[in-house]
Amino acid sequence: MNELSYKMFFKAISNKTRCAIIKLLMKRPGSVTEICQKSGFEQSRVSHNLKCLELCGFVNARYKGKNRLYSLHPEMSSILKAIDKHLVKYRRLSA
Amino acid sequence: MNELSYKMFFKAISNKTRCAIIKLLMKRPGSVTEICQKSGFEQSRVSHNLKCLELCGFVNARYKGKNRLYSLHPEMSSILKAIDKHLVKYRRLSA
DNA sequence: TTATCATATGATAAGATTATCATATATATA
DNA sequence: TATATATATGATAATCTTATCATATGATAA
Repeated sequence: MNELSYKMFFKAISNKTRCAIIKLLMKRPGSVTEICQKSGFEQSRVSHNLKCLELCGFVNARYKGKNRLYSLHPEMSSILKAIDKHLVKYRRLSA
Repeated sequence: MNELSYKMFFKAISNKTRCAIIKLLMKRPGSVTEICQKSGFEQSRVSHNLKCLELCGFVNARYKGKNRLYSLHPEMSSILKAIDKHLVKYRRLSA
């Protein structure tokens, strides 16, 4: 196991902005503009954070007209759901 | 899904010290002293970080003689392995 | 090809996280 | 109970991350 990229992976989603983006993309793919509107975050913040998610293998992107459409990698959903299940079971924190 | 604890979960393993501790505990349970020896990290660093991992539901602990024995929660291994598989497949970063 | 909309990027100040040190608390045994 | 060993905790300086601003680049349509 490559410890460093392991760490990168978790850094990628250990942040409010990127958590919110991932949550949105779990519903459906979206452009930067759409993500900005739905999240309320400003554009450069979203772009910077999408780049991080892309580099870490969470999402990929393709052009669709003027927009760049970002999608979650297919198995990410199931990984995130497994983690969620675990959290519900073992979490000790109220927040 | 609780976004906040989701974030906490990932913060927990997005750090070199805690990654290393988890890696050790994936092999077998261990006391603070053992983790210190194997990792080379000093004691208070290990204790502080184990506490974080405990709060976030990665590990639990029980007393065994003078020592406190830390173990990884059982399904963590399988979650971590699924993530590892994903990383190998999609990672774009060399580090 | 230029005007417009969409997205990306570099620099940086503000904020968050970390390791360390000093010390406190817990457990076991003599 | 006193001592030794093991672990936990609080404070803080150093380090790392983040959001933001200003601006650059990319894509499309007129």
